[in-house]
Amino acid sequence: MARLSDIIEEFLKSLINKEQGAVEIQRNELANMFNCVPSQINYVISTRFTTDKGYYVESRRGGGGYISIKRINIESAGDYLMHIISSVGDKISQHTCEIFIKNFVDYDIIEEREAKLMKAATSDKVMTDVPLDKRDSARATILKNMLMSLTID
Amino acid sequence: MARLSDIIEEFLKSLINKEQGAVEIQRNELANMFNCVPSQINYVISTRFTTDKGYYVESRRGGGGYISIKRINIESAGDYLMHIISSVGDKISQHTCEIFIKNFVDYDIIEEREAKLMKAATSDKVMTDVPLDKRDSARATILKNMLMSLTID
DNA sequence: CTATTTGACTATCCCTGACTATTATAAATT
DNA sequence: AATTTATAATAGTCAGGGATAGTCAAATAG
Repeated sequence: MARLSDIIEEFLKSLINKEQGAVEIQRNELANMFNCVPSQINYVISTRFTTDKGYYVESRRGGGGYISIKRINIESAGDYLMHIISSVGDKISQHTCEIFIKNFVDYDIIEEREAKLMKAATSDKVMTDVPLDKRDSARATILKNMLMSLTID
Repeated sequence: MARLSDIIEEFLKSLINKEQGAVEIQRNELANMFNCVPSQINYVISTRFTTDKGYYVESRRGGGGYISIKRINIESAGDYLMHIISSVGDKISQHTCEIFIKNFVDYDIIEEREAKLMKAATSDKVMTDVPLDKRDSARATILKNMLMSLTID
């Protein structure tokens, strides 16, 4: 018996296909459709529509709130970028990260200014609120999310 | 999904563009136009046309009252960035952050792609390694550091 | 053990309306 | 004519309600 989360995952994926790569849903509505608690939708999204798997998720609360899921555009992504995203791993040091970013510029994946932004966002300087043992992990998350954002639209 | 406040915001912004940076409206008239209570106009203005976001608002009550909204005149992008950097507090929510970033695009301070990077780097999605009570603080740090990086040649 | 499911609690956003504050103008008073 | 008072026409404030989504940890399933 397929678990409910798998069913919801399939439903969303086929919806994304039908809608050319992007859907906007309402959490409660979807939960209602599948007779589950709303937070299960969060579970499905956080386990199956992650950055690593090629999805970009945004949401908003309050009246008219929504959750939007976008699939990255493989065409515009470029093999190198996709390769990087999948090869960055769960952790990355500041130094390694800077080397990556420099390479992106060399390969004309990003502009100089974009490189500045990326370095600024992944610098140890901004990690003061992150526990020491999680900084390389946080850095990898930020780096990958930034790269992923460039592959959309 | 179409939040009325967003629609009113867009309406005002396009009006401001058309009128070269300044508009004068009447609260009741505008409220009437959008079938909402007058105080919603205050809500829109106080959440979207603040000083920090580059707008200057004046008003007058009584007969012939009005609300005037002016876009701040920016001499240089650098000045504006410095202004923003110093006005972003120690904490910032994801949504407020997105509004800031949207404004940078409106003001031609940054490109669309740069906006994507900044949003990606300050999204709640990347804060999983940051303790909950420190996420807004971490976000503010990242945002300011990115902005700072743009002011340097 | 790991993955899933659940639900109680929290956070955020928008919209509303009752009440308040201010201003201009007309009317009344001096 | 000047001043004061009353009235109408605005705009501002704030707390509350409804509509969403997020988080986390306990319970359950596989």
